[in-house]
Amino acid sequence: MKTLAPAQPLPKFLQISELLSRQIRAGHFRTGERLPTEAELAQSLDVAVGTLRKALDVLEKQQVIERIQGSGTYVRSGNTGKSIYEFFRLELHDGPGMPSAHILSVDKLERPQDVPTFGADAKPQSAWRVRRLRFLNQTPVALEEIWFDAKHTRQLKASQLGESMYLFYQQNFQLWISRVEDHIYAQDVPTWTVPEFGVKAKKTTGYIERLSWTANNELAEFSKTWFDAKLCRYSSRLSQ
Amino acid sequence: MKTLAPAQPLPKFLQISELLSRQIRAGHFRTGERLPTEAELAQSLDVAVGTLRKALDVLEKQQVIERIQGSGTYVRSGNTGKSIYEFFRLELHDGPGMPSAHILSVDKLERPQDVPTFGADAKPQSAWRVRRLRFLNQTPVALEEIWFDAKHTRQLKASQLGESMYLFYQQNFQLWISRVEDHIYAQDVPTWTVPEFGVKAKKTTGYIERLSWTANNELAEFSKTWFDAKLCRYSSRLSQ
DNA sequence: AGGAATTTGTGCGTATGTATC
DNA sequence: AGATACATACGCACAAATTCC
Repeated sequence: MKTLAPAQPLPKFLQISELLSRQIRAGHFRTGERLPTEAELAQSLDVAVGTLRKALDVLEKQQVIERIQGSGTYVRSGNTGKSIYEFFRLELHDGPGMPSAHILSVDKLERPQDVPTFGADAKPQSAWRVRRLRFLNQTPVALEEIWFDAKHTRQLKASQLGESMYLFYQQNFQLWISRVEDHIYAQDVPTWTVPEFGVKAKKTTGYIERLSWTANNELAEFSKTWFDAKLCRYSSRLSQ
Repeated sequence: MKTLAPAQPLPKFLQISELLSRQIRAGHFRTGERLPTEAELAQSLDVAVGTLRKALDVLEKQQVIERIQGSGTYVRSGNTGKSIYEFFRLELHDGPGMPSAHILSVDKLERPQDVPTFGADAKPQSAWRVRRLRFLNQTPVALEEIWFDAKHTRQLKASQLGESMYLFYQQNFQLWISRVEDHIYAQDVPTWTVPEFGVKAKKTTGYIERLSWTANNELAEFSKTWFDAKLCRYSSRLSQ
């Protein structure tokens, strides 16, 4: 068993590339449109030009943008870049925002009946349950409960998880989520609240159940998300 | 017709990556071996660390090396990185060296009988002939005569050609040489010499005829190379 | 076990070159 | 020809991971 990577906030250049990626996918910048200049972007995002250029390098390699010397940086058509937040479909009402996460708890439990079986075997399984508070631009917008097969690791602590579960799976379990299926309902937060962040059950809560598969059609993750519909909404355009 | 890109010496970070690539392919660094540290490499190659890291970025993307934070930079097995000088098989007797080129002449001529036909049609063609003096580590080691179909461009001046013909083809003709066939003989330089560089016909001259194909099996280039066997040799290991 | 040294990763700022408009 | 914008290059500081003692 490979040792688990410790917690790591995303490096700034990846935060920037993800933010821009989400903004592009959300339509803030349209196909063919020229982005602000590197100097402007760097200043408005409060990073050095070199850091911004590293972020643009990522997007260029993902064929999300095209850079033309002397002219500008342009949005390419058919954006299918593999972003870490490719499947994160909550957005603020005034724009996509930048996702982040705060881990509330990590527990190994017997898989409850409402959590589907992972992989092929249908027998009872133990599974990891990770509860997180999700933010968009520092605003708490959702509560999340994530389940995945306990077979992947014997130990797991909150300190080992980073900002992105999908990135964590990739780096530690060598599995990459390539397809998800969402079911959205209206439902209150059932029992748990996070007073420290001013989060509690609200009548305006939306509820998402998600099944996440790997490329070989193995169900790798099951999650429930309760989001505050006053603050954000579910938008499928973010992962077209 | 797209306008031809002007001459451009290879950017320093590409020079470095090519040099290291050649050294690795030549066996100067073996599989699994750790390269000198970034600081050492940068100092010995007389570039800034940032520039060296950009070169290593290229090799890492080509899967030629693997970098492990805190440990070092290691040569990966099965090096098949697509290097600009992937098919440049001359090396100094004491190591691969870094290739460069000096253009002697550029002419559009009727294709001579000893130059094979390009593409499918067997009729007489006009073709570009580029003569170059080739260097390894600033030492003139070979004379080169390159022929390619004149259909690709109406005009061509020496100032538009850079250090690498293959890179030039790629950037201007959208064609990439993916396969070559070499025939090597012992033969004197026939008529032309370059006194300004102290190059002249020598009894020790080796002679190479090369056919270069694209991925769709179209003959794209024919070249003759006379090299000074006292200074360098032909080595197939450089492109395994 | 743990701390120091080593080595790569991230980030900043600046200067200069080169292509485009 | 001048202004704009991306590309290259340099150098530095600190963080994070590894290695070694």
